[in-house]
Amino acid sequence: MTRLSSYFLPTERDPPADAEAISHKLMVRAGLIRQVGSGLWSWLPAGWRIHQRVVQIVREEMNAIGGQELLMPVLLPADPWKRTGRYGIDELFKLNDRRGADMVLALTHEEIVTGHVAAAVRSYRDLPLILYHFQVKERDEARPRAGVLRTREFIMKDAYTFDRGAEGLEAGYEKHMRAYDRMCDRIGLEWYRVEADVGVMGGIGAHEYMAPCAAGENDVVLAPGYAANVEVASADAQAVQLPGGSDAPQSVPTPGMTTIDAVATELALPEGALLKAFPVIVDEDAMKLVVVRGDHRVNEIKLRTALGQDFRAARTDEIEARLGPPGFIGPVGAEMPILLDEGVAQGSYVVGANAPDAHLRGVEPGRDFRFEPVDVREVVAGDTVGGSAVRIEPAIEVGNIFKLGTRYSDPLGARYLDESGTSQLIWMGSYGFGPARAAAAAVEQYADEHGISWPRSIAPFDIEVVTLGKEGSEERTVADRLYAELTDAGIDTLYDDRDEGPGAKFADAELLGCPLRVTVGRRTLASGEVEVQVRRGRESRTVPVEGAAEAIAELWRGLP
RNA sequence: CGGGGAGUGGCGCAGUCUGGUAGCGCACCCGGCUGGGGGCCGGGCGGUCGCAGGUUCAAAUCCUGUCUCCCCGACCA
Repeated sequence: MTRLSSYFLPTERDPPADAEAISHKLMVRAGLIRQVGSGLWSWLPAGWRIHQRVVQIVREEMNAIGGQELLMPVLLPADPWKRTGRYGIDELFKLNDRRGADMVLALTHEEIVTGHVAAAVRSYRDLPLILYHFQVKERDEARPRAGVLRTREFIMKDAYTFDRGAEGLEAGYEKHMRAYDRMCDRIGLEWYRVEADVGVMGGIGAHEYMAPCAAGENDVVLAPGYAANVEVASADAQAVQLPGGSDAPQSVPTPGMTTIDAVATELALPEGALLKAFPVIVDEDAMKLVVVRGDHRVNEIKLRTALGQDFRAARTDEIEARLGPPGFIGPVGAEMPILLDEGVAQGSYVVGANAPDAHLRGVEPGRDFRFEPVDVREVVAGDTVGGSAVRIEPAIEVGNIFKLGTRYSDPLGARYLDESGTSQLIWMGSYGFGPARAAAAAVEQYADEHGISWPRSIAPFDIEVVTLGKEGSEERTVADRLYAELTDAGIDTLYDDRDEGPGAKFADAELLGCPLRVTVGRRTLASGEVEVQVRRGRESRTVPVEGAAEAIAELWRGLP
């Protein structure tokens, strides 16, 4: 029984003053969530129903691939985190219990689940395993933002696979990929599965599930048959008009011109006819020179992957000591490894001369400097993949799947005995999904100027019945009966029985965004009908009062 | 972490520059009208002006400190 007159659904006419994202504004206005602190949110009853519906879909798909649901604590002893090297992570909340023991709040549960498996699994016969739970995650985010899109505390479904080796992991990974495809479809999101960065913690493969929308924090690169996070995306660069070559580099004066723009303008060349040099330091003090086309940008994540290690940008004093004045540096004559981005085609370029106020023109990679080819530039819209131009759009990461390998089983000693009696490391994968983000993404993707428009599968209620009559009126009687019949038919129905004007009721119904709104009012009742509005598109029709519940339920079943 | 902004009733805001009885709209409560797109009239309730200290006869307003929140960027195993 959900009657709006006694339901805790505090709707607001105005969004919070400082809200920017659509989902932030609408979820607050619709009475789904309320803020407690920075990155801390309560889910009010209607909002929690949405969250629970997403959770149930995810649970069903996890169970369908043989996942076994369990529950692990949020408050954890610090020791396993010290063993895996994650105790130093800035986002990790650290605390002490009354005896002074180091404790942490879980960011995820690799350490704990691996500990359980390490303690219990002995034989290859005990594997594979898929374990998962829905549990609160705590992360001391540098900058929470946009309602429930990025919070410090949130519920995540995290699953872990335990296998005998790489092949088993591959199989578990494939299962999750199919399960994730299905759950995203069932939730009703527009989504992409994209190739993802594996991060510095190591890993051997990862995908992210991305829901495109304006409030997204990630950029995805898309072309027919291709989807990747811009952090790892590769594409063919757009061609640039290069000047004719020459036998040898020639110095040209460029006084005070320390930017690509200034030099290109001075020489009347496109920025892409220049090469940009980016000196980096690895292993404390070894300098390498990364070179990309003048109109391209170095993507630091791709560069880290290409280097196979962490790096930092060189300081000014290091650049001056080993190359030349910043703004005039280049690869010619540089006594250090040179990494040349593949976006630089054969041809003749302008580079810094490693001397004050001068550049060199007519420089040809290979002839005038030796290099190692790398792919480190950030893809931009219009680059091509397989001949098709890519587009780049913002997206929310709602899930990720990750091949961990032995990253955790090794430090935590999760081993088994194989058929030959040899001790082997267990191979692991981890698989996250954020129901709150999925809900927010759905809001972002389907909202219109009137409010939210939920996909049928995760709406807080299937149908909202609005009666325009006062207590004791015929409208009220018919609506009461319809409400009961819909509920009996298994439809989750919200009944707006408040003594409000029609405008307020319609506005609130469209703000909340249930897929169907049924209006029982004098106007249609006169001809023995009630009005049914499909929220998405806001088209209305009427159905006879006689048999209305079944007709409405049928209409509902056909909605997206 | 760098930059910018904001804390005044449940929500949205004015008042601060130039110190002098804390206001407006919405919401809420009471009465009445209205009844298909946030309707109308009348009457009400509700605020230690984020917190602490200081200046002053007097502080939302000036000064110092502090806390919190938001936005942009960096970061986000």
